[in-house]
Amino acid sequence: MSWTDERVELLKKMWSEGQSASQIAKELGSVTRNAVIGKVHRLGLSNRTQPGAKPEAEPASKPEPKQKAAPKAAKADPKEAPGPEPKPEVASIRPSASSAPGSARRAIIPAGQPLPPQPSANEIDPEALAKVSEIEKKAKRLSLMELTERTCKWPVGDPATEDFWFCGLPAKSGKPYCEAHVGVAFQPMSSRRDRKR
DNA sequence: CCCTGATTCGC
DNA sequence: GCGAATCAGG
Repeated sequence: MSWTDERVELLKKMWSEGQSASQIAKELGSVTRNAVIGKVHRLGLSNRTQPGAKPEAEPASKPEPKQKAAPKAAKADPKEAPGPEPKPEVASIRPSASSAPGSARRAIIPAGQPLPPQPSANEIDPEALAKVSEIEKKAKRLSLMELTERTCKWPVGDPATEDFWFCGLPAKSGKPYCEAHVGVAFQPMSSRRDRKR
């Protein structure tokens, strides 16, 4: 398949959304992340390394036999919140139907019934919990289809809701979850029992 | 090892 | 123009 207008549009959209080249490639299908990156560059997207002029010119007298490595380009990171956390407000890992960037959040409370039976959060290591709520902010928010063998499959939100997604962060070794989620998913019996703190 | 984007260069 | 191979880095 080739770069049809539609495909290019999707590419632009996803790229501007901060999606990774590999994710875009998977979404498009029939292309590798390399293809995506190549296209991105050809389209002039990516880094803004030369707003107007580029005072970097090489006449033509010293080709410099070593033109392999890239000098490392500065990249803009749309996801980076430098602001200090006023209050982590660690609450629950379950009803994580929390902040949905720029979208009106529909507080869809499950009709009547509280929460489905789940591994009691009140017995989980507080630190692990904090880590989870922390990490969910950085989650990739993958859809079911985007999960791979090594992406965290920890579900967040209510499947019946629109804001439901999977963590998607890199999962560790054979496990189905990322570091943080493994922490709350696989609590050693020993630590559950008589923990003091 | 997993991943990311960047660059090169034959096609 | 395209993208695999390769590079550089996290």
